[in-house]
Amino acid sequence: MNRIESPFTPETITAALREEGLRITRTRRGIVQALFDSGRPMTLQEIQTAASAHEGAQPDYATVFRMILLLEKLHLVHRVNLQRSCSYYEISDPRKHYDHLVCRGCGQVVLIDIPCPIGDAEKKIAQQYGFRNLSHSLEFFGVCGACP
Amino acid sequence: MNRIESPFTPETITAALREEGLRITRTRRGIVQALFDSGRPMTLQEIQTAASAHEGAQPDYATVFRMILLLEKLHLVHRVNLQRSCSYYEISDPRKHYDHLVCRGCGQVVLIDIPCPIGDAEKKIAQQYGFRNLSHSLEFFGVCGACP
DNA sequence: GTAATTGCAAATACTTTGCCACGTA
DNA sequence: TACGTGGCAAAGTATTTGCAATTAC
Repeated sequence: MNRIESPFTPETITAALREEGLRITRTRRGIVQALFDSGRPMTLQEIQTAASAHEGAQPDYATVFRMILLLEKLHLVHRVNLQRSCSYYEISDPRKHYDHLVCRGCGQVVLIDIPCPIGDAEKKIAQQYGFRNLSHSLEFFGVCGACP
Repeated sequence: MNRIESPFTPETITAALREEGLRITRTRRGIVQALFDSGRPMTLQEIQTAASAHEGAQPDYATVFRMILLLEKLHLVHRVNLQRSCSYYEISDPRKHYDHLVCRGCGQVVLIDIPCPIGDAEKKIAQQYGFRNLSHSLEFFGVCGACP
């Protein structure tokens, strides 16, 4: 291997957009920056609020919605299932793996950074059920040390 | 061990309701039967429609909603995350484990019956992050043999 | 200048609640 | 009979779309 691993930054996103012939706007930079800053799954509302911190005016909710849709399509953002009433989104480095641990008490979300326990189970399942291109969504729920 | 494993049937549900001092109605029987018949996660609408096949008149959507809420509270039904715009529910035998495989093409949902690959990862995570009472939600997504 | 992007507002979809009539125990 | 349950209708919340004004390139 030994290839150079370029870091995954806001610039990675803007570069990807440019490659698609899309435009880089003040609003889009704000949204992307908000996602990187937080480092945890966010609702569209949270993204909207946080984006304004960077680029002045708060973007419209519909704009955030469409931007996230776009980033999802490009696999630069993915949805996280937190079993809540609305969707959460998070930056998605295609080379990384994202599993979460959620506290049922305070709601805090921790990104788990141990090696994913699914790895080859995925291969077995693909074989056994005749599926291909497998991916998965894995979330743990529990009660954190600070909660009763 | 060697204890007798009673089967998990519609009667298991009605018995549980009775124990809670709740009433067994024609509508409730229809809903429970619909869940057992389908054997896969269903939307509230699907449950509503299917329930009418058993007990004549189609129950009200709100009634289905409240019944599912009730069964969820009693841990006899659980929600499944299929990454769609509405919730799916499925019968939940407390002694069984439910992981799913979803086709990104046709949407079919397969219940995976291999031993759950998470088992002790859960214990490690609990220890490492100081969480307790861990549970998890695991769904696989892929393309089935019949889809392009 | 041209076409992509944005904000605004309205439409849609799904979920949830209130209330009174009804049916089970 | 008494109280849990069901149907109806409306409210609540999140998501999605249409369109004209704006802005990046």
